[in-house]
Amino acid sequence: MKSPGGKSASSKAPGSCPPHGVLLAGLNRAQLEAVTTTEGPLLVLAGAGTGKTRVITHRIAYLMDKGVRERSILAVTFTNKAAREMRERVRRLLGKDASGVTLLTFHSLGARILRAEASLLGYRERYNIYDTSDQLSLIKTILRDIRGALQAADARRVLAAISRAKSRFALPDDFHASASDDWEELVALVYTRYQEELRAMSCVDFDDLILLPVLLLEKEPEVQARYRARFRYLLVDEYQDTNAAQYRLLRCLVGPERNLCVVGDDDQSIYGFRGAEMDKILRFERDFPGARVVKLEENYRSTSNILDLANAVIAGLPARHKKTLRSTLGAGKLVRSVLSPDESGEVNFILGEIQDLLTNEHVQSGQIAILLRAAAQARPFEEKLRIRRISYTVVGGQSYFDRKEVRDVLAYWMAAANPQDDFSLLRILNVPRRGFGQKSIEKLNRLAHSLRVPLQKALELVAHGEEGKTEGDEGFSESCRKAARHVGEIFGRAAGRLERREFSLMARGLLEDSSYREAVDELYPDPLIRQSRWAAVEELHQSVERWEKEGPDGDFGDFLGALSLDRGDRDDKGREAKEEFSQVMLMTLHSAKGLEFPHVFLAGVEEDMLPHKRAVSEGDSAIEEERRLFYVGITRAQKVLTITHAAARSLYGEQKPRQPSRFLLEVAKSGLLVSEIYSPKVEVSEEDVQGYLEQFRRLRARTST
DNA sequence: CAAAACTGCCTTTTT
DNA sequence: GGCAGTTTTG
Repeated sequence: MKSPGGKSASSKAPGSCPPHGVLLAGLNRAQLEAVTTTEGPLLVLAGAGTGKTRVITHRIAYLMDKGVRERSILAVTFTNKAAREMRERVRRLLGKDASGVTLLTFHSLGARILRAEASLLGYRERYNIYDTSDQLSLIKTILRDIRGALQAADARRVLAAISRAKSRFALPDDFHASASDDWEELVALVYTRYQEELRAMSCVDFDDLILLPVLLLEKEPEVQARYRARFRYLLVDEYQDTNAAQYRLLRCLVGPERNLCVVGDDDQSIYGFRGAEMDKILRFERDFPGARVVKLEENYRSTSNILDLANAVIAGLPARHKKTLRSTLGAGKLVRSVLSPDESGEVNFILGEIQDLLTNEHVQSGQIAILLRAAAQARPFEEKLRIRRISYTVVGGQSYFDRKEVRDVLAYWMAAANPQDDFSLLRILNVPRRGFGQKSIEKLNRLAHSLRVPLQKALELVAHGEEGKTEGDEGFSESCRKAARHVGEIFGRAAGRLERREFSLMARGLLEDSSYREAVDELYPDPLIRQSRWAAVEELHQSVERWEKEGPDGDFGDFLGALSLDRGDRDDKGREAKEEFSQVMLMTLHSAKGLEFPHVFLAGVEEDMLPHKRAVSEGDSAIEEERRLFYVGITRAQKVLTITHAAARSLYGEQKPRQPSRFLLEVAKSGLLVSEIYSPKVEVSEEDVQGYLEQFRRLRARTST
């Protein structure tokens, strides 16, 4: 396909570097092809460490250099981190900001479309975004309502089912129609109610951010045409992670020119649990006939010993685009696998190694990462890192946004930003205690329902004794009216401040007026704990202030939306940048995707952990995903990779024997890694030693056949 | 109405 | 071994 601009790369083979010399210099042949094939559908299969980000950023720069207008370019990533990094790299490449390029995550894109077109969907443009724990409590409430009782586990399962339905694009009615048993009936019922409540409160969840824009674009051809006319060049990063709804959004946006470039690696598809369908990447050529395919296989990241192991781990996967990573670096050190007697042995071993790297090898702490299957595994490492005074950062894990105080404060803010958000208001209605009882809250709810007004409105009516007569319910107590007046005043003042765009004043004022701070202080008598609790809230305040200083054109809802869509945003930006180089990184395999470190420790590589127990119970395709996860972990390492596992580990408070991961045993035969045993210099009982040796013998026996 | 005891459930992974 | 949700008690 020839590019319309005409002047572009006479696609001569490698080494040729005509007009766009600076931009194209240093790209290998495959990368060059990926960058300069600007017209028509293009699939770039980018193995780990093959310069994927480089291709995307150069491609954006190349398009601009060719004269494509910035606003015609849309680049979509999965994480904000990736989006930020790309923007920065494009900036460095061009020597100027490409601020006209739309470069964001799928969810932010959806949020933006939704905001712009909300009225067409019957939503208000002011909507709150519910995160997983908001969703969960809403579902619990609904379950409680329809069943009387509930189990916590049920709510999670229901939420998972609803979310899966949404990402598969099954609407409540579809879901209901196809429900084939009691469980699905229940889910359908909850799903319907859930969606109704969200809409009534002008709230959306993460899935809606994709789903609703698609509904809109498919229903309104002229809106679709508008977007298609605007975005003429589309780029999608991590294409293997696209779910059905996101795919459909893409299809809405791709115009007749089909200038769609997707970049991904089926071997790194690790988000199936979230509805990602990696067959999309396998099927691309069928979806977009005539698509060009470029494979990037030259790896600039890892030594060949590491890559050989990585290749061996995924070689046996049934459905994949075949790729073999070739290292451009030397052989390097052999990968080690180290068995420790127990969990604390494993931690001690890794920290001992790290200490050695830091003091004897003069490695920077930021060059080292400990990768884990689950966020919970980080804890023992954290404790001992602290004891040894090694600075570290834990990436991922949503603990911050799960703190009670953070949730409370956000609920206050969400209720202020969107007066229809009854659910957020309900959360803090009696926090701190101000005289509402269970009963009066229920009455308020009933009143709001029967009058079909938001809870905030009902509260106002009760405050002034204007609620009128309702059947059955006797009136509201004086203490309840008083409390209602109080809450009414608080939010009334907040609304005024929002009106005047006094955002941070509103944010702080709301907590002052409500005496929330005093309540928190009272709850934590220990000053140290109190301080750390409040520090989390302070962080929130600071992000409001930071946002306000940037002179935003949006309203407070935009701030809250950005916060839900980008949880890393709350971090002090300076701190983040500085510390990344001076801290040992502790993170899950999922959050490590896309990153690289000279020294990597892959910990807890045991059956039931990697592959995870749940994946094992779910069957083959889940286990394949775990295998890819292992692959992702291995390919993070640049120079030295150490895989560790323990012979026993305490789980649920009990010491349990552990087996090495099947993936580890599989490659142990290959000679691609050396197996070692760590003998901690601590007292162990004879029994422990026996058990330990037994484990070792078994490992040996199984690996040597 | 709130604190204290008590139960049962866990534990993937993230926008 | 820890949390969250529930029941019991003061």
